Amino acid sequence: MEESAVGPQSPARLRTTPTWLLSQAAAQGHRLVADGFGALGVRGYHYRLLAALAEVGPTSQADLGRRCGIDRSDVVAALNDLVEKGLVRRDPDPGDRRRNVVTVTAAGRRDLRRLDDALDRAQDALLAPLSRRDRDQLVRLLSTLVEHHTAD
Amino acid sequence: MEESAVGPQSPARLRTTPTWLLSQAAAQGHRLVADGFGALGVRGYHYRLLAALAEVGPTSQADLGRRCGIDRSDVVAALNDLVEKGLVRRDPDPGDRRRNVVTVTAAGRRDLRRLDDALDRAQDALLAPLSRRDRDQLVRLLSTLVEHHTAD
DNA sequence: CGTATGTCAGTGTTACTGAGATTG
DNA sequence: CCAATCTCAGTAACACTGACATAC
Repeated sequence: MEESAVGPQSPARLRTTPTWLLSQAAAQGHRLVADGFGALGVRGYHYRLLAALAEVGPTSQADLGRRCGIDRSDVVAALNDLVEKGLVRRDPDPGDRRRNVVTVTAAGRRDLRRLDDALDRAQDALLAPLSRRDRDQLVRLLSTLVEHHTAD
Repeated sequence: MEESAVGPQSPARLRTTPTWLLSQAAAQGHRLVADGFGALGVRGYHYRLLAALAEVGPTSQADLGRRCGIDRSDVVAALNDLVEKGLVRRDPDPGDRRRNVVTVTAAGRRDLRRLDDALDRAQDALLAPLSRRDRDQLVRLLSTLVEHHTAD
């Protein structure tokens, strides 16, 4: 009557369901990334914003939200954290007084380098069971999906 | 000075980062599934539990949690909902008084069929941009990942 | 005694909704 | 007038933690 301790065996229905597999794989990725980011007290939203800012330079909050796939209201909260930690600056835009101009600070750039390292390690840990070719395949397939569904 | 309305262009760093792509694709999948499930007032946790129960028959809450990748405490809450809706029954296990035996009802089986249909439609919508071959590839790669990381 | 189970209360992250005030 | 921006308050889903009482 005792259950075998063979480990978790998900229902057959789910084992081949893409949305289920995606959510499980994404959850595992999130765990690994959070482990790497946790030491710096940073979440995924913070990293996305820092990475976008470092790449495109100072820009508005609305633009950041669009680039990072983060809702405007969530951008506000995440930027509050980053400003408080001195990783970005938020100044009113003189050319459009509705907007703020957000800028990465030197400290932000320094933390971003560390976060990039942590992120790289998380990718390796996640993709450990896949060959180089399979990793490229996976990125290609996921990119196709994401692009298709963000094409609005 | 106006930003181009070309649409969201994620940072280059993120566009090829598996964990980012996974989270975006999973989020899209979740939106599609939630749309299909919403009409029946059911969430992902509820479906997982119903599907596992219909497949393995009556079993304990702890076993359900392991099979579905849901924490014990969350199983309790989700089963409360299902019991209240009459989709499952929860009886004390006479053979092990620590346990409950959870059973799907006829209504639960009926709803599960509808949920399966909704789920199928969500998969098709999500995978629309991929060929049959690419879909199989994706499932294979994701399965490898998930299996590897649940092997504990 | 240690372990498994069910339950409860609480937290964190991501994602979303609706509203308001300001400015273009 | 309409549209965009920033902000705030609140919600939902998923995932996780710690604790407790009970039973094996």
